[in-house]
Amino acid sequence: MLNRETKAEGSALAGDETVSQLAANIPKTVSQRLSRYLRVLQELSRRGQDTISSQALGRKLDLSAAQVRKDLAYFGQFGSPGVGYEVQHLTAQVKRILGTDRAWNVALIGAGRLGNALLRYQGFEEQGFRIVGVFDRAQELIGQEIGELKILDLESFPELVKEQNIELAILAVPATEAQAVADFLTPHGLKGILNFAPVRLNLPETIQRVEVDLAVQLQQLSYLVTSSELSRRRGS
Amino acid sequence: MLNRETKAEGSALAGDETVSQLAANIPKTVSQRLSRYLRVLQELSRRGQDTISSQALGRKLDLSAAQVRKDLAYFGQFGSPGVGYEVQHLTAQVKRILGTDRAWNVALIGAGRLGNALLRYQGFEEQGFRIVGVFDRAQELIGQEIGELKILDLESFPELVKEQNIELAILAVPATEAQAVADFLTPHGLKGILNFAPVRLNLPETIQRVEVDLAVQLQQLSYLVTSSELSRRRGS
DNA sequence: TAGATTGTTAATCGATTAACAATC
DNA sequence: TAGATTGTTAATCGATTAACAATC
Repeated sequence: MLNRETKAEGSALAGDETVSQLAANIPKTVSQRLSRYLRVLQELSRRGQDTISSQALGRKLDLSAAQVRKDLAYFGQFGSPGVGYEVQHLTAQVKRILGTDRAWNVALIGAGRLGNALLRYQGFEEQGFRIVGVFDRAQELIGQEIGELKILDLESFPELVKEQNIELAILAVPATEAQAVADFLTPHGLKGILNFAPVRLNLPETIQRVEVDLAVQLQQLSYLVTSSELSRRRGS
Repeated sequence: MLNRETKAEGSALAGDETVSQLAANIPKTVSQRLSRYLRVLQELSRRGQDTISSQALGRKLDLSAAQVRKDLAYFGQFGSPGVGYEVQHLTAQVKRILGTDRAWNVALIGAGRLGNALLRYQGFEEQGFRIVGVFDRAQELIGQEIGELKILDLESFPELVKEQNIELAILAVPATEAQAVADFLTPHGLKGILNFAPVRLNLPETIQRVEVDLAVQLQQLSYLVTSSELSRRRGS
């Protein structure tokens, strides 16, 4: 480490500010890897491992040791030379960076098949995402119970947002309705939408968006299979 | 176009070979955009639009015109100067590149909640992916019907693969079982796995893999919301 | 023909890797 | 102390953008 002092001085890093100060100019590709780091760290933590080196961490994630160190260094100095990274501490840091060091209240919009599956999916709760309301427009669904929750009329969303302190929404409605529903949700203080409908949503700049298109994933697989068959055939 | 002739000569491109010849050295980032191109093109096609320029296509996808042209040029020369790209033709080409110009038979492994939702998800069929078999290990599930299909014992997978010409599998089993199940599927001629379990699968090199971790998507959203709040607070 | 737009090259930008002094 | 491993810099690699001759 050439100049820890100078660096810390230069960019005014100190204590809790470390993460916040830097979070702005992180390459997107790095932030996308953070979740994968977290998954591995949580697994190590469960197994009671105390420390891990950048090399060992990289091996588990198909990344080079250099890349692991570089990625983590964007957010602060979490490791000790000669020792590696303390699993507990690093886990906590990564959670903090991801914003999952606290619980998020989530609304599920759309109580169809996909909505149902997502509601019952264990993985969300485990990572601190609590689905506190399920909304739909279909009159025949409203009032029905799924899991612990009663399906509510989408019209009541604006009230519930504040009452339940909902910050994120999962959109699991048909593609044809997605934009209209998003427009309806948006003005009520929502901060982010996880969109499963195969449409590019038009959202205000202040609202964050992640899009997941399940069919696209199968297409990607089809592409990989097709192109690897082609190159194998050529190679031999 | 400086030297169409030379290029075509140099790399021996001709007719149907165009795509195959090039498919090997495509940047990963380009292939991941192809599905998004396809989605937009299919929409244009439905609306009956004949041609589209790289600029218009880029606008719909948040890409620069230059990038659209560059991406498509990896696979061949699909456009006409002064005119743009013929929607029908380009759609067909992209499908061919993705390998979705034909149907794929898919096995669904895991008939739990997520499996159920995936089975009933319309989007797969629309893009040419037919789920032809559902498998599970839980005795109480075997024999039950979901949709048109009867849940089969995972043990019968090896026979069915050949009988039904199954090439892809969707893995929707608990994380703890995923690797074991994958090991069981793998030796029977499968070509690719779409894995929803939050584990990095260890697979033979010949088998392609796409991993989708739903919890990771919410973490990504959490990160975007958290970091944008921080930078906004600082910015003002 | 004139205007529009392609495919391609070169220039720029960003991300990954290699190397190493500093540190435990 | 000696060996291991960090965080950081510089070098390399890859992807995006800008510019433009060729073409419809």
